[in-house]
Amino acid sequence: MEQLLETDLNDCRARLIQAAAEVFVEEGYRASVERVATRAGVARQTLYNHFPCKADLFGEVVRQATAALLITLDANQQALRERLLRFGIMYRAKVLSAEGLGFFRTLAAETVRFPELAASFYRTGPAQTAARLSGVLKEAMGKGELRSVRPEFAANLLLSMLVGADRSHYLFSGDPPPEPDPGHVGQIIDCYLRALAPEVPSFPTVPQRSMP
Amino acid sequence: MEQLLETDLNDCRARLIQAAAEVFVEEGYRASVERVATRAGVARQTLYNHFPCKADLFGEVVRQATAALLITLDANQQALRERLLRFGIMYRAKVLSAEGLGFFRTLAAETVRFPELAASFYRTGPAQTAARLSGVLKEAMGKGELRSVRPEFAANLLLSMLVGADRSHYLFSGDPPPEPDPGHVGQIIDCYLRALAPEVPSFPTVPQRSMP
DNA sequence: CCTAAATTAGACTGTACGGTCCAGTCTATT
DNA sequence: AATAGACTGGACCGTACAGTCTAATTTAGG
Repeated sequence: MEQLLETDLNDCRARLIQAAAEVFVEEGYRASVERVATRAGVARQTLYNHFPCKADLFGEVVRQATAALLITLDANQQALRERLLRFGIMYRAKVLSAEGLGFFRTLAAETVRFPELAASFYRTGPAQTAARLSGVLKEAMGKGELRSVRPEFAANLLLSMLVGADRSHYLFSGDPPPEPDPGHVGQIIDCYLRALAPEVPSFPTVPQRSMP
Repeated sequence: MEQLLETDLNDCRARLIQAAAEVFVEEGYRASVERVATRAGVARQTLYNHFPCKADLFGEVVRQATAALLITLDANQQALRERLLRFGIMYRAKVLSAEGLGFFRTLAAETVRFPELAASFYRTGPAQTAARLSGVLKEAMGKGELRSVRPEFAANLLLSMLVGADRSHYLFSGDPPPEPDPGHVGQIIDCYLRALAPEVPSFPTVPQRSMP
């Protein structure tokens, strides 16, 4: 009753990946191939026509999810606080969504079985995000908007502050994922900006071009 | 060759729990009962003499691990920074240890199968730690050592800053768990104290006893 | 309309596992 | 010596699942 028209030529390979993503995120890799096929509205054999084995299907799911996870840090037209705020809101929303949490759960559990897959996810997902953020922060340091510290440390710190303990909370407590709360993110960003405020805040913050 | 003397009357129930903890933390709940028994140096039937089923053994493991996870926030003789530093070092060490990460992985994966167990772990473990920390911070706010904000927010923030992104890093990247690094924790604590510095830092910070 | 490819249902294989059963051994207490 | 309790090893059962095979059916294209 759901997809009769919109599916049409919709390659059932795509349908399979979509279904697998849902099932794996909900139940973990232990979910049976049968369930995936059923969810995709397809016979089990058809699944094996498209993927050589369960593990490969899982790999495809992880690869697609990784790509979808990246967050754009939009152009630096805006003030730093604005920019970080926008980023923080999106980041928190993705990470603390039901899918974000489920994906985290599932992949974390399979780190032992698929170490290379997990590592590749980390490199092209979270590490990538951190790297981009590092760039932005480094720039801000150059302009004297932020204290000069190791940009990686600064990026790590912000990412930690944005989700850290809340992820554990929603992973374990059973509480439903939170509604996005821009005010809360704003509070965090303000704390962050104070934590990394330039050392001499009362003077006009001129970018120091001493010692080249 | 290992335990011949020291075991003696060592109830094999304890050995089983110990073995189960190791195996589950390494391989997740999917590890077979057989493996647990073997690791404990005991027949499978013996395991079932002590525990009615696998799930109950797992529950016992989680309960014991939860208790071992709690961190003491020692008495408030010391300066706030010192106190938070000591706490931070211990907290980071526990959470980012091989066992801490493995336990997190395993339990997170089983949230679906054992929701009540996960929730109870969260309440008596992390939530408990956060609550104690809240108390300490609230006190510090009373003394004017910290900006007055919701103590739960403040506790959350510190816990997040201490491990946040690093947990993901060591969960996924495959890098071995980090050596404890007090200097790094110190940097984090300093950031934290700046983030929550009282609003008027240049004046002698007398506890305001205005508006009762 | 016909053909070739894709899909389907279902039976089947092999394996892994949780849990039970049992017959026998070992140890300690009485 | 007798008894009771815990432990052992191994056989065994039922189930769930990944993956294969096959024969029938559908679908699309010329």
